[in-house]
Amino acid sequence: MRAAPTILHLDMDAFYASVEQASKPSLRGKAVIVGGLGPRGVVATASYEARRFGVHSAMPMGQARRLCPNGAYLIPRFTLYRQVSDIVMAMLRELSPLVEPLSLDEAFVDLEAGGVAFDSDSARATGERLRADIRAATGLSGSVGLAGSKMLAKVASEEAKPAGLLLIEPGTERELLAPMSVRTLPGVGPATGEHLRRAGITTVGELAEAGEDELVRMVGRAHGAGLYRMALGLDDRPVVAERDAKSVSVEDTFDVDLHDRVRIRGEVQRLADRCVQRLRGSGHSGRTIVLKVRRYDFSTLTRSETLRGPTDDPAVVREAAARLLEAVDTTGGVRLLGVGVTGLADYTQEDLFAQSSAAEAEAEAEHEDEDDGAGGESGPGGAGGAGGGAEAEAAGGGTGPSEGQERPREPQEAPERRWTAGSDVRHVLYGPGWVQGSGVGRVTVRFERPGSEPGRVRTFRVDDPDLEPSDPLPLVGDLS
DNA sequence: TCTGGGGTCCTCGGCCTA
DNA sequence: TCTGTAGGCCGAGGACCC
Repeated sequence: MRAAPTILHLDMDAFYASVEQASKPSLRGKAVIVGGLGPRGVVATASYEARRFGVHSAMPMGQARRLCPNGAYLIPRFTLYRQVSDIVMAMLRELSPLVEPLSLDEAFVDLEAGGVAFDSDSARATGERLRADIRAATGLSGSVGLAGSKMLAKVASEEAKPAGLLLIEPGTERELLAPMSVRTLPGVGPATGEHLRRAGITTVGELAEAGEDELVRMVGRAHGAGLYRMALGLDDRPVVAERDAKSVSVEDTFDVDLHDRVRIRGEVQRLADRCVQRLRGSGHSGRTIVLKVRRYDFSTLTRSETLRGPTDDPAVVREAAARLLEAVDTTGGVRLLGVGVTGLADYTQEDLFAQSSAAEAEAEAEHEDEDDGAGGESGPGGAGGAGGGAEAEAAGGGTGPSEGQERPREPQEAPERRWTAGSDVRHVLYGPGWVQGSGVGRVTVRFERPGSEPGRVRTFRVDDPDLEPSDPLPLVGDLS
């Protein structure tokens, strides 16, 4: 077991919501909920102010609105979150070459490998400095856990939240863990937690007492053995800087269940194209194509097919996905479709057998006909936005239930500008601001910027030529 | 008006092969 | 040649995480 508490776990506090509050001064101290705004959206992150109303991650948006009707409801702005995350991750990499990001707002750092900490005192000092540096660079707060292993460091940062630091001294692990709920341990979710509860095990201490054999009998070999070790505070997983992706997938939940088989086929083709785009973007090809279908009753099934070689050919993936769909009964309706590729390779093997019959036919046809070529990308013509027809309405009111349009994915004649709640804009006269809400031909904008005083609200026609979408401003510095 | 999106890992049964 | 077995691959599903 590692002695010195030199594994650091950083967890940014209510990350998406905090970024929104930092970039929109009028939302500071207010309940902010970030997530999908469509009828089937869920909460991605809620600010601590919103959590006081009982709102939490993964909660259906409708329920959140009932609990917190006056909150600001915003769609996620991943580009901005990624920018902020890059800043934070770069700071971690200054501490050590061994940084393992878990998501945009979380990472492990092996401080010993970076030579910046070797005992409790130096680790604590490094953690405190890091928290201060992050605040100075981004204006945001993060919680830091320090311990001798990844599992304990994560438990520590969770205990330290919000905006704190906790170091678990070597030798105190078991005592600290014993009274905690089994749900504290990574890998124990609702199902395993309930399973253990029925066996009378609710705390980590009881888990340790149960013994390895009993746990293996209850939850399986790998999980049982792992749980037992964690209950003893043992975890020797190293911090791994580079991790290869194992799969790439895309999925869409539809505002209204799809019944029409032709439409379903079309959506699957569209998803296959998007999946291949992502696959190519990551420099991979893959061998196994996976189709995911969630039916009207929320039952989910997956069907997969393994090709003879890896591919990143959109036609091959489309065809495989279409074949898989043929084997699925969709009567009753589907609420979600997904297409994924696993068995990734970082090269494309030209396997004749993996070529699509369409591609072959196309190749043959080329002899006689030669204009339109290009085959592949007869894509869905953008539409991208998928999971949220993006109703606009944020902050304050909670009014305007102009929801539930039947999701116009069809081509629209006059491409009307959409102003999504929370998105950045710039007005020729008033400068930078963000969309607070829109509807009935009007868009309401609050003019403020990171670091400014809460700004004024003005309303414009949705087609006002002086109003333009813009990029997010940096959270700190540059107030020009 | 329940329940997103993008992942990882594990288990289990069926099938094939050595 | 037949049988039993072990191991690997594949497909499906469940659980979990952020």
